[in-house]
Amino acid sequence: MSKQELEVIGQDGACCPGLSTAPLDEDHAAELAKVFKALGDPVRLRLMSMIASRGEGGEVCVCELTPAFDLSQPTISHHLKLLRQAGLIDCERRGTWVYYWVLPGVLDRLAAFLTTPQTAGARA
Amino acid sequence: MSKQELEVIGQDGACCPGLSTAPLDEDHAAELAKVFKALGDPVRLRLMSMIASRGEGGEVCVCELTPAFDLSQPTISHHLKLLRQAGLIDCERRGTWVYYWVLPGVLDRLAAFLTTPQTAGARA
DNA sequence: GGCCTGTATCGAAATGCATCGATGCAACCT
DNA sequence: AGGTTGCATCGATGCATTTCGATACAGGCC
Repeated sequence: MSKQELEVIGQDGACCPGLSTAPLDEDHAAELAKVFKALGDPVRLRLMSMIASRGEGGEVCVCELTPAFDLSQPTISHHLKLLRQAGLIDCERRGTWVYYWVLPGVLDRLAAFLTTPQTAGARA
Repeated sequence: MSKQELEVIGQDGACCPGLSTAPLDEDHAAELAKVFKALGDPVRLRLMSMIASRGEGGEVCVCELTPAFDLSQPTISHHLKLLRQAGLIDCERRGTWVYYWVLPGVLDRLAAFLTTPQTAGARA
């Protein structure tokens, strides 16, 4: 139930050059697009938000996530799977329940990738 | 050919609470998902990167973008339209050619939205 | 005006995705 | 063991998206 994610947004500081640094090559674009695509659905974005709100090291039980939506249980499970395959979250079964958490650092790395080189400073 | 974008990722500093701050409500999630969905395609991500690499105030002519891909001209035009509808870029026709640029601040606002509250520092 | 070039729009075809009910599997309880 | 509950997987269905060729539109040029 673990270790199924990609590792797109490099662990090490300087994997990806940044969106605005230089034109992305096809491979990087394909990998990163998977991550953004995973976030490109309202349900998954809310799931991410619910999980991420618990902070670093925080977890959420699926039994808390599912009833928050007007969707069937299989559908929520499916969205969680996509988030996991995108390398954004991971999960563990503990007894009866399954807990999800945000993989540490992913969101900050994604943010760094989007940030403009000389952030927010000079304008044209 | 302008003014067709959403304005999701608030102009003003504190529109969106941040993904990890509190669970997103349905409306915010829906709006933000559109932006991420726009970035969730390899072609659009490369287009964004090619345009964003020009820096703030920089522009790119469509005539430079289209031949960089193995896709038909209508397809590239379509992807540019989606990026524009997501509020990420805008364009202007000048004479024969059409130029695209990244709307100022969007990428940094998106990054801020993703960034974890006490970035990378304290733990729970 | 008529022609050429650059870009957008218009269907149409193919593929992908969100969603569901049914089912399977894991763990607890009695 | 048998029953119950929580979650994942499967298969089907309807809708959205990607892509194309054909066409329309805008602007420059002769």
